[in-house]
Amino acid sequence: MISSKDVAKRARVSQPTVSRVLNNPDSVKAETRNRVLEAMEELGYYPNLIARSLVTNTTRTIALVSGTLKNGFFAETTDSIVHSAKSKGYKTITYFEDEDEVPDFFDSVMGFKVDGLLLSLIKLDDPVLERIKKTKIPCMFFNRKPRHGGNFVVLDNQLAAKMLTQHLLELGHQRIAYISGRTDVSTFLDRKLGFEQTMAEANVNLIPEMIHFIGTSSNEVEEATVKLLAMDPPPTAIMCVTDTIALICMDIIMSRGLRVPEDISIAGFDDIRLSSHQAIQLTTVGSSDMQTMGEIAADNLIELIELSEVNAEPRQILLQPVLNVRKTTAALS
Amino acid sequence: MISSKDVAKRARVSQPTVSRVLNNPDSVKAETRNRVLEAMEELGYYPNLIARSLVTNTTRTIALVSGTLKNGFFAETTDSIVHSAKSKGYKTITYFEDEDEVPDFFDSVMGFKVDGLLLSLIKLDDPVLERIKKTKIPCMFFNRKPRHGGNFVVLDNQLAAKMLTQHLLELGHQRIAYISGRTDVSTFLDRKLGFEQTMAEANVNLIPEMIHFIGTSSNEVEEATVKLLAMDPPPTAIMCVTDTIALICMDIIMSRGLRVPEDISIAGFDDIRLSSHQAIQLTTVGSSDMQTMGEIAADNLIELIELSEVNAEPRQILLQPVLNVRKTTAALS
DNA sequence: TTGAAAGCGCTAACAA
DNA sequence: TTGTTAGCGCTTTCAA
Repeated sequence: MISSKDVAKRARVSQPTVSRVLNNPDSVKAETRNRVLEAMEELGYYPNLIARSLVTNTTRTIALVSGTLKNGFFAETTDSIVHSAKSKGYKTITYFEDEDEVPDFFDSVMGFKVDGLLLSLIKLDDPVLERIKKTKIPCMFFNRKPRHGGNFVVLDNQLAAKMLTQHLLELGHQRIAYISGRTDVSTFLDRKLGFEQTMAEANVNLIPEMIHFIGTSSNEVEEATVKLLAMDPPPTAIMCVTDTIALICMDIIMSRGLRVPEDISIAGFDDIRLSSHQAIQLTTVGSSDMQTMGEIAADNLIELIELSEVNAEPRQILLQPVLNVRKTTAALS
Repeated sequence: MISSKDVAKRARVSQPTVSRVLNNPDSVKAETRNRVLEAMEELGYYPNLIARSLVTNTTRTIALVSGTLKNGFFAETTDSIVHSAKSKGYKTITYFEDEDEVPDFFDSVMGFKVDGLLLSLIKLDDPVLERIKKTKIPCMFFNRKPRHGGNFVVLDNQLAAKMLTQHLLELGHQRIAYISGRTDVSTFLDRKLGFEQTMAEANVNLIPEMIHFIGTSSNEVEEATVKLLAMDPPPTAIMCVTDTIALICMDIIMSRGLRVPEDISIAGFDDIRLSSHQAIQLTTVGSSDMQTMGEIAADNLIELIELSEVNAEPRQILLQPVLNVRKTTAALS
């Protein structure tokens, strides 16, 4: 392997001078600098970032702990996060954990001395939160937030759920089913609160058998959907707590020969790109900034890293929801 | 930061003994070992992987250079790659480059001393290929391959294109349009060859204005589709070189009030998960192993890393295509 | 503007 | 079974 020592020898300078050319070129006389640069070129030298990190205690790397890419939402956020990070000179180490896996990114993250942590997959009272806090590594949550404190960017989920529920109520739906992930997660809890509150305000009774809090795997969604369809009478509308769930739900309904929205209305959350496809046209509530939630998260994290104000105000960003009424919801005839 | 020195002091042993407990526990007397483990626990010690890497010259990290996650295909492969790698104890650094960007992962990869390289985004005669070869870093290509040599896993693209073209011909289509990425990429070149050859064998003339080789951004796909629809007469079928392109194409066609497949048939390649959705039902040719292409790539790369047979046979894996006839293609009436 | 020397936290060789 | 010593390739003082 070519090291700075080799370059130094060839350029007839000391090894630290090579380092200076890299990190503080102005402190080296132009003539010397050119000789060093030439030597680097000739030898095909690449500075060893590992060695540099050991000294500087920074890696210019962030760790992204995201939900699975099977969920289009996380594909979109991951894409924008990796891009944003890269444009600011940071590499991204990615972990895509399944919901109910115990996330074991921690040791790896700790040992690797990443400069920052971008987390989606946390529960409201996740035990990992305490461990993270102890590390003092700058950390930003996106899409989900811890019960108390933290830096985060999330949709105003309670309001979003209100808007969507209101929409269904206005269409005349009363037998509204609800398929959600478990409410030990802020996103799902807040959406549930918004839903329940709006239903209560409208004096519409919830039908307990129509409310499902399940894992987000397609199997579990399928199971819940099948149960709903088997009810007599079945729901006239199903509110799904993410677009990805809504799509699975829709798939199953259609595969049984039922029509959306003629036989049953479907609505989702997040407004992922796919939802606006002509063949899908899913009614959903997202944010005009949803595409850029990842970007916001990454940008803020990197600011936190570089400012390193220990006692800075927590960054808590709430995105405004936007209701997109498309073709999977219809008035009750 | 807690270092092995601190642990050593607390456990009243020398620092290398701490290291031994980590790397070769059997070589340490049980009693001593326990004392060390206890000290680690009490201090909340995590070994510094950066320092370890500097010595061992391995990082247990692979770099994944993938196409954008906007393409569902890459979302699926990325998911399986990151999972496979993790299950074998490797971290993944991800780069999602856009097609026509000059990929600048190279410096970062070189400096970081990743143990292996998983590449999708390469052209047939990509100049980066030579640079990679020089580094001696184990490398595996997936989905695309270089013109000569290399380790790769790809679909048998030429055969896949034949099967799909044959399908359209059997339905009676003759005015078949073709939307493809540029053919400086093996995947697109091979699919083109299969298409052209099958058309020639069937004595069906290609209509040059119906053949588009463009970038894969949705803008360019839109532009090409619009041009096709404006033709008189328009094509009766459009073959798109990826499912992602087919979906964009379908979106535009439908947004103009045309019906798929009644007015125009659409077919794609890859069989991404979305294609089998009831609301989409895209006819496409993929592989039963397409979901696991990423897995195959990751597993083989890690074998290459760990065997480190310098002169091993190149691993060149061709996946068998499977035609999935769904509902976006129909017989010409 | 440059060089000499020290040290980041670890592993690896050797000696005891 | 354990300790001593050296060194991975850098950056960072401090002197010259």
